Amino acid sequence: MTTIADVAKLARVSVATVSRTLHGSTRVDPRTRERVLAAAAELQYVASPTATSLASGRTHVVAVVAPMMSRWFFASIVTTIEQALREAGYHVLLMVLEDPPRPQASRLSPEMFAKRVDGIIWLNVLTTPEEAELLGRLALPMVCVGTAIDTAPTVLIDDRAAARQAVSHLLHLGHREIAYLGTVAETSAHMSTPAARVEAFRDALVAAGAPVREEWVLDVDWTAAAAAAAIEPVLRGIPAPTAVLAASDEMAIGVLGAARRLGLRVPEEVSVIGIDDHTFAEVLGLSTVRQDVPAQGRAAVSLLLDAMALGQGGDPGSPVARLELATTLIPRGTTAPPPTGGDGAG
Amino acid sequence: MTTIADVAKLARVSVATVSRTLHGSTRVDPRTRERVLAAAAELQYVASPTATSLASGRTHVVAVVAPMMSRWFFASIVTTIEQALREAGYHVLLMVLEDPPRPQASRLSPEMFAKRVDGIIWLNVLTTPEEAELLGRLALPMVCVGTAIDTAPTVLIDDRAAARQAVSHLLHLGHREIAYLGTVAETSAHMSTPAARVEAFRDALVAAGAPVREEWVLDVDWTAAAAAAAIEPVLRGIPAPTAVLAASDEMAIGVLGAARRLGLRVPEEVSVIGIDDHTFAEVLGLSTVRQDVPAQGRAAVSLLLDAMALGQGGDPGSPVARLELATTLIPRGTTAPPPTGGDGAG
DNA sequence: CTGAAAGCGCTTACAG
DNA sequence: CTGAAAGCGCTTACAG
Repeated sequence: MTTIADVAKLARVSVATVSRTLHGSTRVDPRTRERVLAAAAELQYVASPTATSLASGRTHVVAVVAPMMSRWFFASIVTTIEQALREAGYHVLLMVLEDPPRPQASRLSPEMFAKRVDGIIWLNVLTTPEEAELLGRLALPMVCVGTAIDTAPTVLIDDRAAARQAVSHLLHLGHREIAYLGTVAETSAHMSTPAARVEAFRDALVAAGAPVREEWVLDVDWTAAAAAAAIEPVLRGIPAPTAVLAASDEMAIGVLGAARRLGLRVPEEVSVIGIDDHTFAEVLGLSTVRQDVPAQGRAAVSLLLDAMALGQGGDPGSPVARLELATTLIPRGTTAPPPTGGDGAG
Repeated sequence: MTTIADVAKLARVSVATVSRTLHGSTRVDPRTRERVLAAAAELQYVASPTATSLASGRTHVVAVVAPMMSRWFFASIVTTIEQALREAGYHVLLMVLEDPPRPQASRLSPEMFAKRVDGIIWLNVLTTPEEAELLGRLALPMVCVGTAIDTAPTVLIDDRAAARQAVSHLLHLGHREIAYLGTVAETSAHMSTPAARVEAFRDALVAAGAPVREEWVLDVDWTAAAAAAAIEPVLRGIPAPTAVLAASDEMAIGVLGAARRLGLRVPEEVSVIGIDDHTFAEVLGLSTVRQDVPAQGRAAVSLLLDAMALGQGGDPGSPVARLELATTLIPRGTTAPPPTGGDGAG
C-alpha cells in the first residue's frame, strides 16, 4: 500500500503539499503540482478513505435502510439511489432489516450508524418507538421515503390520490362490486401507505354511493402468493366482485394467478387493477396506477445531500420538507366494463 | 461524540485498558472490567469504526458488486448476503454497475475498493480485461457468484444441467418443436450462464434426435418485455413451436404475456417453462427449474469469510474453490403434452 | 493485570 | 506557495 508519504518523498515535497494538490483547496505552484501528480500516478496512489475520514470527520458513505430487497419498489429505488449517490461522491452501506422486527432481536444498534455514515436514507421501514428514539439521538442527516418519520424530510407519493385514481377508473367502467387487497392490520398505525390507500378506497366508494363490503377488504402481506390465496374464496363466492383493486401490482399479479387457476377470464369476468407499474405490468397487460420510483430516489438523494451540506441535524428552524409526487392511471388490458354492465366487445 | 478517552477518564484507567476490556483479547481484572463497562454504558460509548480501521488495518466492510438490483436473482441474493455478512460482523457496501459498461465511462476505479473494504463479492458482472487486471492488482479476497473469474473462488449452479432438466421435461411430454429464449450474443464470451444453457439445450435436442431450428433460438436481454417481443412472431409463425424454454423465469413470464395477447392458451396450445423459480412462478403456475439462491448467497459469504481469514490474496497454494449447486425440476401448470402429441386431459 | 508511547495515514490551522 | 506539527480516535507491542 503506497501512502501519502511515499508520494511526498518521490515528489520531494511535504505530505501537506501532496494533500493540498490532491484536493486543491489552496493554490499550489504549477510546477510542484505537476511533480506531485506525476508521483501519485506513478505510484498508483489511492488515499486511504479511513485515514481521510478520521482526519476530516466525514465518511462519504450513507446508509440506505430497507425492509427487504425482494420487492420491486425497493430494488428499483435502491438502484437509483446508489447511482445518484455514487455520482455525488458517496458510497452506500446497504442494510436490509427484517420487517416487522422480531420481538427480541434488536435490528438497530448505534454501532450501525454512529461515526460510520454521514447520512441515512430510510426506506419505508416502520420503526418501534425505541428505534425512533435511537435515530433521533444519532442526530444524523436523514430522509425518509414512503413513510414519514416526524422530523425528517420525506418523499412519497400521494397514496390517497393513487388509490382514488384506481377506484375512479373502475367506477367509470361501471363497476360497483369491488374487492380490495392490501390492508395491513397489525402495523397500520406505523405505515401510512396501506392505511391511506384503503381509506381512499372506502371514501371513493362511499362518495359514489357504491357499497363497501368489509368481507371484501382483505388483509394481505403484500406478496403475490398471499394475495392469490386471499382472493380465491372471494372470487368463488356468491355474489362475487366484478373487479379487484390491489394496493400493489405484485398483489394484482397474484390475483391474475388466482383467476387463472379458477378459470375466470380477465377482464371479461373480472377486472383487475394494481398500483405501481411494476416491470411486469406492461407485459402482462395489467392496468395500474403508475408511480415514478426513480424520481423518488433522486429526490431523496438530493434532499439528503442538502441536509448533509448543512451539517449534523440540519437547520432546526426551517420546516421539514415533504415531497409528494403525483401518480398516473395506466389503463391496460385487465380492466373492462363488468359483465352485467357494459356488454363490451362481442 | 464520546471517545475512548472519555470512557477512560470516567473509569479512571488508561485508554489501552478500555480498548482491551472492550475487545478482550487479554485478561483484565474483573473489577476494573466492571468499571470500564459501566463507564462505557453510561456514556453510550460507540467506538469510531474509522479510527478502529485505521489502527487495525481492517474495515469490516465488504463490497457487493452487482450489475443491477431489478432482477429477481440479484435482489434475492443481495438480501441473503447482507444478512449473513451482518451476522458475521461485516457491513456491505453495495455497488450497482451498469452492465455492460458504456464504452467511455469507467465503472470501476481503484478508489472504490482500495483500503476501503476487506473483501469483494462479485455477482455475475462481466469484466473487461482492464477491470479484471485492476481487480487482480487490488489483491483483495474475492468470491464470484454466477460467472467465474479465473482466480477467485466461485459459486454457481450447474447451468448445463438446469437447461437439460427443462428440455428433458419437455421432451418427455412429447415436444419436439421447441423454441429457446435467452442467448446473449455480444457478451457470450464473458458470461458463462447464457452460453452454457443454450449449449445444453442444443445438445439435449440433438441427443433426442429433435430438430434445432436456429430461427427459434432467440437473442434476448433477459427481460420479460424483450422476451415477449421476441417470441411473438415465432408463436404466430407457421409452423410454430409447441413449447418454449426460457433461460429465466422473467423471460418465461414475458412469454406468458405474449401468449395471452395472442389468445394462445397455455399449456393447451403451447407449453412454457423457465429457469429460476422466481417469486411469481408458483402463483402463475409456471413450470420451472429451481435454483437455490439463498444457498448460493450463504456459500459465497462463507467462502469469503474463509478467504479474509487467510488474509490478503488467500493461500496461493490451494486450488481455487468452485461450488456447483444442483437444481431441481418443478413441473407446474404451464407445461403439458403438445396438442398433436398427447391429447392430454379431455 | 495495566500504563506510556508509538503508530495507523490523513487534514488543517499556523508560521513563514 | 510550502513545511512542521498537532490532532483525528483507536490498537498494539513493550515495559513494568
